[in-house]
Amino acid sequence: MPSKPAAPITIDAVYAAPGYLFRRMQQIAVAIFMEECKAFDLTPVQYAALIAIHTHPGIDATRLSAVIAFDRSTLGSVIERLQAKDYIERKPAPEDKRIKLLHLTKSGAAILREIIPAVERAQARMLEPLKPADRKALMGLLVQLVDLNNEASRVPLRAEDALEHLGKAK
Amino acid sequence: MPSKPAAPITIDAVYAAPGYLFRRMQQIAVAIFMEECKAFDLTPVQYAALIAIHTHPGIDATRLSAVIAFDRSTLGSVIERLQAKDYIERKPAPEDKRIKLLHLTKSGAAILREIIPAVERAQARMLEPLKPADRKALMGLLVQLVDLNNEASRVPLRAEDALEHLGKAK
DNA sequence: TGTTGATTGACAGTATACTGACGGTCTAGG
DNA sequence: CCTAGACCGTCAGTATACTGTCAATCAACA
Repeated sequence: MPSKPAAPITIDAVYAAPGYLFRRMQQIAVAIFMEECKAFDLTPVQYAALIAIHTHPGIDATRLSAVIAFDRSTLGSVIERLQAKDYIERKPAPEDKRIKLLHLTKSGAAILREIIPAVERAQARMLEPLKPADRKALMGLLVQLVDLNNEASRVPLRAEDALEHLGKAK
Repeated sequence: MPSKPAAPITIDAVYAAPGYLFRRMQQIAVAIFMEECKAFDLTPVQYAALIAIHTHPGIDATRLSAVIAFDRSTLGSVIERLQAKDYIERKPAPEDKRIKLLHLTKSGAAILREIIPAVERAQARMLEPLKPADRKALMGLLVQLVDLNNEASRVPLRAEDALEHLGKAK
């Protein structure tokens, strides 16, 4: 069987490509998030970091990067900015001089409570154009795909890593 | 009817949020693209720009940004890098001194032909973990969603803008 | 115990992205 | 014809991301 003839090289092929659609959808998602949350001066990434620190108080930067699938290099500056806004604090760990433990400040916990409704509005708006059944279908497929492709990215998600820092305390 | 009680604030809510999944999927898509195309020293964005210029020779930067839904500010440096690699050239338009027209060079056309198979492998790999029927379903939903949310991003896609630069020549 | 190897946070360098602004240029209305 | 507004490319500033490297530190094994 002869293989299919090479498709003509045009921009239309790009419009239908998964990679293009993922990039485009991410642009849109960030734009909607920023619009709904513009009163709070928090980016999506900073929000995720705050939530993760709230869920795992005393986590260190490397484990945090695994828990939200961030690049460790990038996370450094994210943490700096959150610290500059007085939403988190870093304390050196007594038993390991390399590590700095992350905790929310009172301001951080407060901003988190306040921003939640805006974030939920944003998340809802991203899917709003679809019919409810389609929203579920899309989310289901995406969860699968992200999970099955986890190892393909530089920073695979390792949600269970967050528990390690508690391991010794137990 | 009382509204649902506020969900506890944890990182698990983030894992299921559309915005998080889109960001994660984009990370994965870029990683796969770069891996398949590492022999070519082209990023996904640069590839899309090359394809668009190939499809619309003599397009200017502003219209190019509309055609691939890029930010105009960002596009400047992308064009510079493509020019530095000798894949495109910029020529001032005779009838409008503001505009610089973009064309592929021979190297640019050549690299485009060569990279296509790698790009197609990358696009296929992104969806590979899903069953074929699910791939179709996901792409269908994504195309819809991106289209319906087009105006939500700073740079909506305006594919038809590309035709304008031909309008006067006709 | 002493050194190798791994880990942690930090940094430099490159590439997208978005906001906002600016001078040069064109165009349409008065 | 001439000026107000639109448009073009560009730039400065901020924020993600990834690659690769480094010194300090820790852990584990010989």
